[in-house]
Amino acid sequence: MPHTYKYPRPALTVDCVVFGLDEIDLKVLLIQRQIEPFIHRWALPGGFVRMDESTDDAALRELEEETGITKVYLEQLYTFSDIDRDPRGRVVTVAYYALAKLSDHRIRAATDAENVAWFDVDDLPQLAFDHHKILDMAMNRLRAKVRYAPIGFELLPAKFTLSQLQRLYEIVLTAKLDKRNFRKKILSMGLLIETEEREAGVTHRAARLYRFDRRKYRKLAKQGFSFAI
Amino acid sequence: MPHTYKYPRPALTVDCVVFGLDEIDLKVLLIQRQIEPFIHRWALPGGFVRMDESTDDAALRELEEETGITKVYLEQLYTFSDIDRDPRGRVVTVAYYALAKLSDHRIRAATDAENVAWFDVDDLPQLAFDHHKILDMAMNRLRAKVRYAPIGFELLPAKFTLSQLQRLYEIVLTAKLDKRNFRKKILSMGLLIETEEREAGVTHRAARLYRFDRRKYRKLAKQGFSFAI
DNA sequence: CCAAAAGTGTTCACGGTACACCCATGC
DNA sequence: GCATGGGTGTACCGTGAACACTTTTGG
Repeated sequence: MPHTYKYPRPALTVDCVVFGLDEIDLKVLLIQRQIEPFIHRWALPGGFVRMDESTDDAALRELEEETGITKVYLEQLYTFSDIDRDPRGRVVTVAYYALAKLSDHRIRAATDAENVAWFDVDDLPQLAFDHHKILDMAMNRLRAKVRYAPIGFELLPAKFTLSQLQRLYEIVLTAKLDKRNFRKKILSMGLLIETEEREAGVTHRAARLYRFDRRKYRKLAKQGFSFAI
Repeated sequence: MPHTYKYPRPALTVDCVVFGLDEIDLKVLLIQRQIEPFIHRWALPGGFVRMDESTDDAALRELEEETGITKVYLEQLYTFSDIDRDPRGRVVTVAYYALAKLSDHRIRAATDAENVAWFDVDDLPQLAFDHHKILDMAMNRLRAKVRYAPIGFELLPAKFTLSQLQRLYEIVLTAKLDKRNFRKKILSMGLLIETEEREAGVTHRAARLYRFDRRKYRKLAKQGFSFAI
């Protein structure tokens, strides 16, 4: 079923940088390609945009198809359009980044990806296409945005300890934070709901669990409040 | 000269939100369409991306062709891909925003635009396509970014007075700023070079002219300094 | 000499930062 | 009882905010 146009058109794809957090470092989800070009190379999940879907929808669809991941925080990152970024010809890609709760997601390989895995962002394999450049920009965006928007919570389970939250910031910002000051600051925003629960299965004093108060954040944000770490 | 592909492809365009500043308000450059769809409606300058150019290049080319503007600060804004955003069919657009020095630019109408004009951002005509949405996002981006990056200078002549600079921030942020505090803050960054010149042609005491020290800013930025108003 | 904008210092409140010890729990 | 992280308070400093008058120049 060929499609013919008066003027040539670039192909349009989406690519997703999916971040996840474990106890010690920041991870990215990659798939191993089983088709040319770059066969067997690791790459960002992504694929062609269909005519009946927005690029947002395409990103969500590809994520689910290739990795099984659904319900993540997803945000458009940047559009990459260098004319030689794909050896197959002219392909423009709209890149997204996503924040996933690692615990939630049993990832799976699927369709045209022969393998899916989480990689430490500081220990990445060679990547296909210009995916290193995309990943780089995603890292910078995450690092910048985590400081002025409450997106870090998207990487944690719904209930978390203050130490987990602090560790998150330390990992993403690659900086050590003072425990007392961190707690003072984050609690003083009034955006954390103290639950009656404690963490389980630890060999020392169990920490209190908190939840992020989205509703309250939205209300405050409307009034000009701005989140900052 | 038809072009045939195995799968259908969206058309790809660029659109530019060009900001300019006069003494009293923030302006946007619009063109009046002389072709369908939305014939005679005002719209953002833009057009189709060619196969041998990146979207950045396309944006610069369209700006020059349609408005005569060259050498502006240009930055990618966002990619808009709603499936019904263009009545002609599936068209995805990569939007840019640009900051122009009003004084520099004798704008001109050209090729497929019958008219080009600057509009006060608070007094816009109806726009074609989803251009209101694009403009809205551009305004928000400008307002946010002007506070943490020295992009305001792109809207001023190379030499400017501190009052001009302050007026710029007051206009973009729609907020009144304290003169003494503003001067203290901006001068304390050490990024302004004091020239020996004064503004000319005023009916009162002439203000000193300053230049922005790009070189020094880049150096400081590398060392982690961050600009903030 | 008058109008118009340029230019200039000080005080105060608050938030950021630095810093060290006791507490609860599981083994 | 000991190891492990949980949890807490205070002092200091620097930055942001509020605020008003004198100076210069052209007409």
